[in-house]
Amino acid sequence: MTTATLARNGGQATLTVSELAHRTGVAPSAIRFYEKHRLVVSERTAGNQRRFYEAEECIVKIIRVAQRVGLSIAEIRELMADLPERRRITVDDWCVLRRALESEVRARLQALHAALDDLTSDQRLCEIPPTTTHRARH
Amino acid sequence: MTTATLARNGGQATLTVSELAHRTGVAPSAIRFYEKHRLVVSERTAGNQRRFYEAEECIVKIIRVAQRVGLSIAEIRELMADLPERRRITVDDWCVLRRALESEVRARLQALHAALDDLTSDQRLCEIPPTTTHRARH
DNA sequence: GTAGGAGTTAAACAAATGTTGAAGTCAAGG
DNA sequence: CCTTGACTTCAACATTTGTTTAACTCCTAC
Repeated sequence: MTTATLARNGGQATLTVSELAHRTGVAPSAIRFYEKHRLVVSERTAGNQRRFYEAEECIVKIIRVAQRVGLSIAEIRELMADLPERRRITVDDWCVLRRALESEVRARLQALHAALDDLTSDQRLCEIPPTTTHRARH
Repeated sequence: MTTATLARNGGQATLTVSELAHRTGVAPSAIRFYEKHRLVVSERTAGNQRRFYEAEECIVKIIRVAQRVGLSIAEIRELMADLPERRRITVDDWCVLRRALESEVRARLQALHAALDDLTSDQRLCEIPPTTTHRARH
């Protein structure tokens, strides 16, 4: 019934902000920014330092992909709203996110192609008016 | 040898900023912004008012599509740098732009899919570690 | 115990893409 | 002539997505 999680450190939050930054190629300031906006989650040490779960590496990478798709921070937060607790995330959860992103890409791509079609099919815009000739007059 | 242009007003610039705004669904302030950044071009009346060529309607629509593709103002300016004078624009020119945009979309889409593939194939990230089980334990 | 390196917060700054507002100009109608 | 509506410019403001900086804390090593 249970689904295995992806923990590698006994499920403890062990990554520092700079470790996570290095793994993801994202600046620490950006990671703190994402945390402030509740895209990223961390525990705190006794000395008030952040410690991230391993899963956060994938979270951050997904954030960057989602941004390239065109999602805002708020939309990415929505996208991830249904994730379970960090220690309980499984491969299935990543796959769900991936499918959601792919579906978003497809939708945007379709809208984009429709817009491009409009551009070149709109009579008043880009078609040759009836009386003029295109590539005429050898 | 020559290619017919798309002029409808004797090739004169006749559109006011609010007419162009209405035709394109873009705010006048945005159109002035685009002009300041040399994406959009206009003539001036004796009284210093802008007058746009018909072609500008398509230009503005292309700008909006290009933004959705993810191009910045500077990149869009580059994209349009090779256009001829406004009065000499032909259907061919729109088609060239369209193909350039489509090609850009394809490139970005491919990079995006590669990134998504990375996400779910990266061993350290999203694969189940060898010792744990996925959806096991009936 | 003290010096260094890494972390912390809050606030200021930055770049991109516009929007809004104030103050002025112009042309048309009454 | 005078009002009205659409235009002009310029500057200030707004939003998003971060980065930079200053002042402070914490842990480790000497």
